[in-house]
Amino acid sequence: MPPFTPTQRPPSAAVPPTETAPAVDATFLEGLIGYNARRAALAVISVFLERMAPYGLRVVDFSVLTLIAHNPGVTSRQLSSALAILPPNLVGLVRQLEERGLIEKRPHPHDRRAQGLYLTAAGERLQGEAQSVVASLETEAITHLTEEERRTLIGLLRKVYQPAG
Amino acid sequence: MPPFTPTQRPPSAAVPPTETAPAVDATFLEGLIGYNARRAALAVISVFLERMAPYGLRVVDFSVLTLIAHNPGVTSRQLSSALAILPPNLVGLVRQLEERGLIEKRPHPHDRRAQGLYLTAAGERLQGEAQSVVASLETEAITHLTEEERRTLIGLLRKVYQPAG
DNA sequence: TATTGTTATACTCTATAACTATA
DNA sequence: TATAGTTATAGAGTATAACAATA
Repeated sequence: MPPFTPTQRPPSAAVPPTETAPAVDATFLEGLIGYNARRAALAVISVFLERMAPYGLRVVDFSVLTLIAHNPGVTSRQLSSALAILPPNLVGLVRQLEERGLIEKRPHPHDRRAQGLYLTAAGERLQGEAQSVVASLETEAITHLTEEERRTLIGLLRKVYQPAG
Repeated sequence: MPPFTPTQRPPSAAVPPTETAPAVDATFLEGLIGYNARRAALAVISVFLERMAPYGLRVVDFSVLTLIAHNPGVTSRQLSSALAILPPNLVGLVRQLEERGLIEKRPHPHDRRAQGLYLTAAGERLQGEAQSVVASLETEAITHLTEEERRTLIGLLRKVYQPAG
């Protein structure tokens, strides 16, 4: 399961809207699912970054906080496989959230190698607010779809990456 | 318009299938369009990279070759805005394709600053083969969707990133 | 012997600043 | 003054190897 995160910069200009040059024919690419899926993901994530800026959260940060919120005591190794982030790359991310006082590590009950991750009170507050904003974004600003279209879209996307499921 | 390209490595293990740790509850993330769009794009691109390996093409390379094929004489600046690749990052990419003998630069008819990009004979051969493979991938292996579902999916994705279009 | 978490490190991708030559 | 193409460079993101502690 991949991280919900391509380019994670604060909302910036990124390729300025140079509409000067005449548009090119991109018909073939526009007929590909991967191309459209990526563009849609980038569009959604762009709005996501704007709205999460006040909370100082990138997409990975939100994903990690949300998984911890819904899975108290989850280990770094579990986050790694759940978000397709390699363990070494999770170290700094977790440390930063810890230094911000949003999460804390506690000894794992059965395995002294592992550490359970938990939200602090501040972390729960922040994650809760962020999740509300994201939930409303999903229907409001980002997606110009009816609720039925939204469900259809998610179902079809799942079918693409989970042929069996 | 973004490049059709997240992680562009040759097909590698990427986060080994460590199914050891029990799965975590990712329900909330799984209900988000951006999350699912990204996963679908990654799944499609993963197969894409496998099939394009024989041609030595990454997704960006294919995108550039295809745009040049369908827009002979297109400029680097046009590719930049069409694929959301910043001009400096396009220089090396174009140079490599040129060194491989797949494309060539010719002086622009009206603007002596610009250069028109064209496929060579070898480039046309390669791009043609690659495009065929990609086209068949779209219906066969990757997408376990009916043709109607495929069209619905693309339509809904467009609606997400092109609210007006 | 295998796994958790970690350090160190390298490679790719993406971004900005600044230059040149033309417009 | 603005644009096309380029160089140099910095910063994210992602990858591998190897280690200590524990299983």
